[in-house]
Amino acid sequence: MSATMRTSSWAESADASSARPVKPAYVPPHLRNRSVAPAEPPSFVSNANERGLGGNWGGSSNSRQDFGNGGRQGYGSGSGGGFNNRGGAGMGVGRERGGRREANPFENDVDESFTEQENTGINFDAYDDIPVETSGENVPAPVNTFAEIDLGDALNQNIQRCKYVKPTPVQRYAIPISLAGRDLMACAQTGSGKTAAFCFPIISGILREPYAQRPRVARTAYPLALILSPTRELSCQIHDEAKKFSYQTGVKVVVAYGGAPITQQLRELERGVDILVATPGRLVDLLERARVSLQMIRYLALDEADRMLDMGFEPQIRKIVEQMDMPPPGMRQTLLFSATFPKEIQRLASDFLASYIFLAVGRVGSSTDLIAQRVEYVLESDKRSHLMDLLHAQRENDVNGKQGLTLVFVETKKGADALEHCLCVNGFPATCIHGDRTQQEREQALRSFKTGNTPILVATDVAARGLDIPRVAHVVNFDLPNDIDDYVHRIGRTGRAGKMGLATAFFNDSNLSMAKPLADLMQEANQEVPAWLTRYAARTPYGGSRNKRTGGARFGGRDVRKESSYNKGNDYYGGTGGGYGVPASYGGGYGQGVTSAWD
DNA sequence: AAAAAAC
Repeated sequence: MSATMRTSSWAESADASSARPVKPAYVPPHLRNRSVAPAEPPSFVSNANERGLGGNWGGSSNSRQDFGNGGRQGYGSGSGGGFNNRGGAGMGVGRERGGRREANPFENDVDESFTEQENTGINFDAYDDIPVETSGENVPAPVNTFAEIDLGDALNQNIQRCKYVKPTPVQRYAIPISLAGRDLMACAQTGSGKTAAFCFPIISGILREPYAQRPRVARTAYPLALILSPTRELSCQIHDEAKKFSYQTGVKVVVAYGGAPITQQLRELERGVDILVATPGRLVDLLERARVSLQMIRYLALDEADRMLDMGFEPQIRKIVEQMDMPPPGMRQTLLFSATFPKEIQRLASDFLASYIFLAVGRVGSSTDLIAQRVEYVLESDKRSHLMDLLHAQRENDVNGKQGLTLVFVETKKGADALEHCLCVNGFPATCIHGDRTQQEREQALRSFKTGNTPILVATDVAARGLDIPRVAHVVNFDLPNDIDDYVHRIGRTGRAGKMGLATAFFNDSNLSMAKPLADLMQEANQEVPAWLTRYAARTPYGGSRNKRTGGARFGGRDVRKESSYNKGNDYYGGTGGGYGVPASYGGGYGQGVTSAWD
């Protein structure tokens, strides 16, 4: 049962075959150019380009109809455990149109059985204690099981293949909201099951309305859903997950991001795309080349929106959403995910969303004891040897030769290279990831880390957010970030999905501005705060460099639309208050607007 | 100040 909590863990399908771009599987000559047999999954959602050659669907109206029914069988039968429904997605021949085999996205899933033992003793009910807050008009009720959601057989089977048994909090709320067609502004983090929370309704929605007529414009792809994310690796990860959710549904997922040759991505797009996952820069490029049109978009999801704004993507995002051919709010469904809610994000929400529901979900493990946080005073010159001591001690602790993964964060790209080199020279199997490495190197490094080939990964903040790497046992903040939000994101790479994690930070006099926020955060997470850190914290003026961009906002889990009626005494944005934990008012009988404690 | 992201 522990496995059930590992909501996003299979994202680790990390070995050679998950390298992007995915090569089409080999098709034997006698099967090439074969017309689509009725038993094949009809590409009812296929791109216009391809449909062009599809006039010969022959009995296609039949087969589509059949599929439509098949696809819907599960919808009506929701009450009785959708998991048991067999066959509904009966096109399980594992092929895409044209006889191209649909790669089994599950085949590389790591056998996690050995982790069962590690997990014993963890309080999985932690999931039930996570604070959740919703506001808005007519908020649909949350669900407690997948079975009570009308997702359809095909999707239910994939949920089963993913070994999900119970929806996570963000899924319990976000899925019914999205299925009801509502716009959503959600505060939740990867690792909370967020990706599934927006993918399930999108896939389900596409399956329910299979007859979208898309224009025929040569070489232009018309996706029905667009998912934007800040980093290339995150886009890849979302793509991998979405592939699993949409396996054998006929829904096509394509990923587009920079740093990789565009030609393969163009080819994938020409084969048809329903869900496009992209980083903003590459998408703008594709739009300007008119290789993608957004005019058929029915679903728009923005992941890690605050991160995208931090990275200066606002102009691109606004261009994509407001200045191209995307349908306006109300004509599409928009899901906005962000860890924090500074004013910029709130503006984005009011511009992109229509009559939205606000959802804030506490993070698994942030204020629980899933992540043990330690701070050590380490002089700059001692950091390397100290790190190697830690790694050495850790190696002693490893059981079954299973090396726990260690993620080491540094401040600069140069520093990452240097530290990686130093570790390797000293016999520690390390690799590194940062923005000066080629995309190929980045993906290779990530793979090698995930598979345990090099169980030490030195990283800049490119890896700080969103990446879901299972089995990260230890996060080391070799260089502390200057922003407590970044710290929270970094340590969030461990202690994921109900597992214990360890986070160690090296602190010295160059981190003075972090003393207070760090001490506060640790205290609120019931961590032991070293006396010396408390002294530093007392000495350092509060705030420091914190959160210029947010105007001093800590996690602003507040629906700003309520601002006028709700404005007294709670300075989530004032910064004089209680720092980073659960707002003092939380649990104190205080109701609306108060949400969870993380970020 | 550094990091990320299109060519």
